[in-house]
Formats: sequence, structure tokens, C-alpha cells
Amino acid sequence: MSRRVTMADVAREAGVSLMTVSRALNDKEGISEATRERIQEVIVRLGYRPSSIARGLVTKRTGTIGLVVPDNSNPFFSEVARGIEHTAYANSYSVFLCNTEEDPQREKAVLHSLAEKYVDGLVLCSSRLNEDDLRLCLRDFSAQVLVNCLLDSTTADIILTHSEEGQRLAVAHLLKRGHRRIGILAGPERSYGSRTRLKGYADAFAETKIAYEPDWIQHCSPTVDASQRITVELLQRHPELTALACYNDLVAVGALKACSTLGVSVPSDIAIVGFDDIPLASLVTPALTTIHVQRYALGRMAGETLMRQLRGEKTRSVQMFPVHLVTRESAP
Amino acid sequence: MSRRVTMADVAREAGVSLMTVSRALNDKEGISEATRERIQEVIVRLGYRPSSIARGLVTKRTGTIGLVVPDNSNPFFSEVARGIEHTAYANSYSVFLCNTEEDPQREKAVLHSLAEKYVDGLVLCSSRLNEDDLRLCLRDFSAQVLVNCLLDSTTADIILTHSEEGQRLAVAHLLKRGHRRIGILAGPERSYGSRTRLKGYADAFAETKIAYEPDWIQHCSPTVDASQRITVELLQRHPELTALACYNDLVAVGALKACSTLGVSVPSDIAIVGFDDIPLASLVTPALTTIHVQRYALGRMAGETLMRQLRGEKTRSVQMFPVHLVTRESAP
DNA sequence: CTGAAAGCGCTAACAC
DNA sequence: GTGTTAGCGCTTTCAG
Repeated sequence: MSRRVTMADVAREAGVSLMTVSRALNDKEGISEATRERIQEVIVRLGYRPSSIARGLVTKRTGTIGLVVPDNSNPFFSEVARGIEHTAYANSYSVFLCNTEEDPQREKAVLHSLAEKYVDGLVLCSSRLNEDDLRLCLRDFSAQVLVNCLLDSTTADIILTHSEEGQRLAVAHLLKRGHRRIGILAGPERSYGSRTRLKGYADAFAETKIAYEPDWIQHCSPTVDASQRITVELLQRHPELTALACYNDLVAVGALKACSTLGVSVPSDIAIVGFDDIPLASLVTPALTTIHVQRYALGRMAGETLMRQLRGEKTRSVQMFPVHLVTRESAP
Repeated sequence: MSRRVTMADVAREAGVSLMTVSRALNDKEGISEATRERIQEVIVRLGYRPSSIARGLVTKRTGTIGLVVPDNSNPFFSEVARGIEHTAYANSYSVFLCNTEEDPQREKAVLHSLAEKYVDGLVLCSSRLNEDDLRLCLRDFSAQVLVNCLLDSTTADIILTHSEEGQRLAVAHLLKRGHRRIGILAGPERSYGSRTRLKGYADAFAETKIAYEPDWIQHCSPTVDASQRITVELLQRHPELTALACYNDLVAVGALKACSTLGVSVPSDIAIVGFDDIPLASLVTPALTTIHVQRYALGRMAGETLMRQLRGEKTRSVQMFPVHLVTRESAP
């Protein structure tokens, strides 16, 4: 690839001015069909591609949005991402997908980088930043949607899965089945998801006037491996537990593996419930009882909310996304 | 967010010229420590972010690379993506991750969009385009790495998993275990992966002088659902089959589900081998015998090869990535 | 050590 | 219908 073909090359070749080419390119009025076609022919012949860089400099629009997730290899996020991407593409936006790998430093870096790229909008999922840092970072974006992350008095639209209710359903289910000593693998400390799940966990217990031990609560990184390790610890510390509520399905799968290595059988010795209902949930043995979240639809909603903001329809709302319990083998 | 802070604002506020700010920003020589610090202070105070748009217009470098995959929710690609992202971030590049959803039209659109964004380089995984279209699209990128996709006389570096060998190993394993009637779910027609796997399949048979029926070959979209549907068809058409070689682990899981609905038990009635060894492979029951590919390392290699190209070290090579058989329960 | 001028490729606003 | 001028925010080149 030598020098890139520019609009000037096209104009010269077609014997018209820059403006005319620009008009042809952007389907603007005031240009004869004949010239339009001639220009089109030259564009194809020369293999010209308009520079969105140059265009963005003048229009202040880049036609891109940023999407930040903690872990793209978690099927929950890759499905949410699909929903957002579809909406974006349908509205002629490209998507910068950025992985933070659960690392707040990386999250900051990624947000700065997106700000420098002047993306038109941002969807930030499950931020791991504290309020102050988050607020500071968001300042750089003119359109923002936060998914599963709560922030007061912000210009961002917020979309939340109803994870408090979800966790309450899960634990209530276990209690109804006669479980009394229920541990919880509560995910990353200080995350919105963790806080709300703990609330749901406590609420379920409160409803039945049964008490739980604070030490049954165990935070953990939301991956299969981390969960497996920590589940072993938790079960050794608390052999009295008969059930585990898990932050998400990956964590539940890790717990399943831990049980298998410990010779503890699921669900007869210990029941396990997950969260999210990713495809994996119904593929493992025993299949996971879990909380179903419509991940793709959630992504669509986030995308559409962002599009609405980009169109100038400021909404500044908090939307709750419903969830429900799916009963399978791991906690029948 | 009102008007964005520009370099001119910083310069005015710091009482220096644009140039001085620019130098401070880019850690250039010839600027006193005092002014550098003063400028730094103003930058922070004003919350200034350099516009990579404006910078890119003059430098011809955007600091971004494009990454195109057919399906980001396939753990194979999300791991490869992680490897590439790590390399990119370590070299101060951002990554545009684009999903084509196995759709050639979408792939073209995505490549055009990346070209307009003037990304500095491209990693294209498992392209579903025909040679001509592909060649045309690649013209727009100055640095290119193709993963699992072969193209003669191109400027692109090429990285291939040794899938021919992989499939040969898989089928040889089945033959050695006494299987004679082995079907193959061969993935997307005309893809590099499919062609090479079919070659490996044929080679394994050729080595043993046993023959296979062309009708045992069944193409399919590489997803669990598509595979499940097509496996049912294949097994009803060919009840004589005692083993299935699958394009990848998702396809193998689909086959597993199909067998389960048909009341066919694995591995006693039919053996199944997958490909890729994604985490899911060892989590399903029965655990999948499969071909292990170091996905993250593959991503790293792709990323590093691209970085080398971006540094001007043109290599124009074809690199083969080794694979090996992992024996588990689905085909012991 | 610091600054002024020019220009990257494009579009907005106004001519003709 | 089409062209001209100016300028987006930055870096490069060349002067001080």
C-alpha cells in the first residue's frame, strides 16, 4: 500500500472540485446524477476510502462507540456485547470493545484511551472503579450508559439486571428446599453485582427469620479457576454448609469442580445455584439451577439507550431488567 | 460535557506556545523541566485529553489495530483475542474488535469500516471471504496478519494452526480404537479450517487403507445449535456411524446434545472428538476428547507478528502452530 | 530552549 | 449544480 488515495485525487481524476466529491460521498443534495455516477466510478477505480479521521476532525463525530467489559471471555459479556454491537451496526456505528480483565487500573487506562479516540458514546459494564474515579473518567464522554453499576446524580443512563431480586429468589429456593446453612460466593468485593447479591441473600434469610453466619460469605474473582480454589477453602472451613449460592455461572462451575475433587456430590451433599444462565449452565453435569438473565436483550437495551442519547433525547433513567429462576439438577 | 479542552487552551493557560505543549505531551527533548511541570499541572487541572483524531491526521498513525473474528462468543476466538489484545496494549495500541457472525457480507462491511478508520494494522481470523474479495479488502491495510486462512502471494503474514495434522490425529485415534465408519461435521464450507480438516480426515483413512463414504461428510455452521440439528439428520441418515469427528468443540457439544436426545450414548454407542480444547471441552459430560490448541499463545504470536510488521520488519512468513490430541471420555 | 507558519484530509458556509 | 474559502486540533519544519 503506497500513499493512500485522497479526495483530491478523486476530484482531479473526475474533473470536479473537492466539494462535489464530498457531496457525492455524503449523498447530499445539489449534484447531478451524471456527475454523481462519474465520481462513483472514479472512487471505485481508484479504490478511494474516505478518511473518517479527517472527517471526524471537522464534524466532531467519529461514528464509533466504546464498549468496556471486565471479561470478554465470560459468555455473559460476550452476549451483551453482541446485543450492543447489533444495535450499533444498525445505526452505522462501529464499536471499540475493550477488556479490563477485572483490573481497575486497566479500566482507567482503557477509558482514557477511548476518551482520546473521541468516541461518540460509551457503554460501561460492571465497572470496578470507585465512585470518584468513575465520575472523573465519565466526564470525558458526552453520551454514557452504565450497565450493572450504580452511580448517583450522573448524566449517564443506567441499566441494571435485577440481581438483588435474583439472588433473593435463588436463596429463597434453597431455603424452601430445607437448606439452612447456605454459603455465598459473592464475587468481586465492592462491585454493584456483589453488593446487591449480598442484599438479596440477606433478604431471603430475613423473610424466613433464619440466621446466616457472616463467615459463610466469601468474595472471589468471577472465574472458574479462582472459584474452584476458594470453594475448597470455604468448604473445608465450613463443612456444615449444605448449599452454595454463586455470583455467576462461571463461579458455580468452579464450585462444581471443587466439589468433584473433594468427593462431595452435587446436589445430594451440597446444592449449588448459579447466576446468569449462560449456555454452559445447561451443559455441565449436573446442570445448573441458576438465575436467568436475557443477556442479548440486555445488550440491545443498552445499545438502544445509548443511541437515544446520541440522538439528543436525554433520558437519564434507571432501567431494571427482570430475571427469573431456572431450576435444574444442581439444586432441584 | 461542554466544549472539549484543546491544546490551545492549555497553551494559553500555561502562557506558552502550542509547540511547547505538544513537546511536553510527547516527551520530546528541548524543554525545561520547569515548563514541563507547569504544563503538566495545567493539563491535569483543565482535564485536557489530546485528540488522537487530530494527531492521527498529521502523523498517519492512529495507534489502533483492527481484529476481525467470525464469532466472539466462541471461547476459541475470545482467547485468541485476549492474546492479541495483551500484545497490543503492551505496545500502546488499542484494538477494534469486530465480529462478523460468520457472514461474509458483514465481514466485508467490517473491513471497509476499519479501512476508513485508518487502523495501523489488521489481524483477520478465519476469513469467510473468497480469495478475490479478500485480496481486495486487504489492499486497504498496510500491515496484515491472517490467522487460519491461507492466501498466496500476499503481503500478509500468515499464522495457521496445524489443523490438517490435528484432524489426522483425531481420526487416526478413532481408527486405532477400531472405528471404521467415522462421520465428520466439517464446519463452514470453503473455510480454511474445513478444507484442511477434510484433508486430515482423508489422510488418516488413507494411511490405514480403509475407505470412507463421501456422504459421511457433513458441513455445518460452527455453533452448538446448528450442530445439534445437523447431527440428528446425519445420524438418522447414517445409523451405521460409530464415531464423529467435529470441526470444533462447540460442534462436538452440539453432537453430544443430539446423541442425548436420540438416546444414543457416548462413547459406548458412538465416539465423539472435538477440536480446539476450549474450557467447555473438559466441563461437559462426557468430557471431550479433542485436539488441543494453545489459543492464547496463538493470539500472542499473531499480535507479535503484527507488531513486527508495524515496526517495519517485513517478514511475510507462514507460521504453523502445533496441536496435540487430548484423550478424555467421549472417545477414550 | 521556544515559537511561527504550514498543512494533514475533510466539511460547513457561503459564493457563483 | 458546482466551486472557493476557512478551519477542525494537532505535528512537522524551520527560525529564532
